[in-house]
Amino acid sequence: MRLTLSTWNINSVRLRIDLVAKFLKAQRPDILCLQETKCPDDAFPLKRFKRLGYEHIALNGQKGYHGVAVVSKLPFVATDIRTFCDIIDSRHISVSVKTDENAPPLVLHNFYVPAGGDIPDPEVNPKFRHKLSFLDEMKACEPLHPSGDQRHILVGDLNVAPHEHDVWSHKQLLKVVSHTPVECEKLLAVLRAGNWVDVARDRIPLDQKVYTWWSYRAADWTVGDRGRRLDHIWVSEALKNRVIDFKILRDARSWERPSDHVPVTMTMEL
DNA sequence: ATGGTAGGCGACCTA
Repeated sequence: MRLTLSTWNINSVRLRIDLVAKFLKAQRPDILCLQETKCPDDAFPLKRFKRLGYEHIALNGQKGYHGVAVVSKLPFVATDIRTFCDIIDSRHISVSVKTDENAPPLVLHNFYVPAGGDIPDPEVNPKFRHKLSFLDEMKACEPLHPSGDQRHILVGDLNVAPHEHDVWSHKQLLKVVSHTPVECEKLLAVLRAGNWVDVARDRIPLDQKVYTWWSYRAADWTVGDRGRRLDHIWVSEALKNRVIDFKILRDARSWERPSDHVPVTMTMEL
């Protein structure tokens, strides 16, 4: 079977529900992972998703900030929520999806890693300290260490652009939170600890620029193309050779009242 | 070198 999966930091699912509908109608992914839904679970626009054919929905939302969700055409056989750094703040949800009778379910983790504030010094900035601790906990988290034959996927807004060409200017962003050496190294340590494959970088050479986010703080986001690759799709070794397509929907940054992040989509032949 | 925008919520917080 063919399975298409998207991840998108939507920056308020209620405000942008029409953009989500537009995306789902055009791309029809089987599963969409959202971050920054900014929506308590009892206010999530369930009916709209169900009408669009996404009847299976797993939520971890809270009032005002953060929030993750998975909406799916395929049913879940399990869902789970983990907390990190002893803070209950809606940054993770995982679901298991049955794809066929004979194989064990696919396990999918959806993350919203702390952005980390402005000052890249854990001593003076508690938000950056939180981000680094969060990444350390992800590295040590046993469920994020799939064994060789397990079919696991990790997606989300990881808020780190780890490689030189994951940002518009490596040199100018070395002291900017999202691309400092300490957090890049910690994110790559999470990747290595779980033996994950970074799908974007498995398919696009390291010397090519790749972005999924462009700041709102520019009159015109296209000027100078000052983007960063903050949104990621990782797969376990068992799925690496199943990936048949990978796309970043850059156009979505030009839609009316856009999110500052664009959808990232992977297709697999299972 | 600096400040720029956006969203939620109800006075500033987060990104």
